[in-house]
Amino acid sequence: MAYWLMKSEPETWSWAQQVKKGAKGEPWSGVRNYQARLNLRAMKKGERAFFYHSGEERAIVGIVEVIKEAYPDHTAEKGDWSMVDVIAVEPLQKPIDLTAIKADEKLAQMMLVKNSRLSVQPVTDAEWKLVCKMGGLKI
DNA sequence: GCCAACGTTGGC
DNA sequence: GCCAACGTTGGC
Repeated sequence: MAYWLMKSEPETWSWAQQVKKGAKGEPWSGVRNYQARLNLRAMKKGERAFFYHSGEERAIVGIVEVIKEAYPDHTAEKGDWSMVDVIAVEPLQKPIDLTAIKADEKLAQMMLVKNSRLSVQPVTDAEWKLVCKMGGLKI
């Protein structure tokens, strides 16, 4: 069971909008980067990802779950791109911002810090657990 | 608003 | 196939 992190500018697609979609979920479209595409295609139904707000906020705000595995991104005008569908699972009781992540030596190794431009990235089990704990969630 | 990091493009 | 130039992203 792998864990992931997906980034979005709140102005483009926010956690609040994701929550509003409820059980229907929403396609995670618009990824135009090969490494991110590789990660999208590796995602399995039922796997979970942190929802990260980039830009002004810079914080992990919630958890989403994959309900549909990679399929063609119809918003792509050309090229072979993929997207998955995700649903909001729950918010972090306390959002974990980038400053807090960088301040923790165990989290400072996260892809989020190492390669901040990658929009879909893997998260290790240890990182997942720690962020959940810091965010006030069980497991 | 600036700048660093990264990815892509295009000339050679 | 290499590398410079350019564009984009995202943190500060």
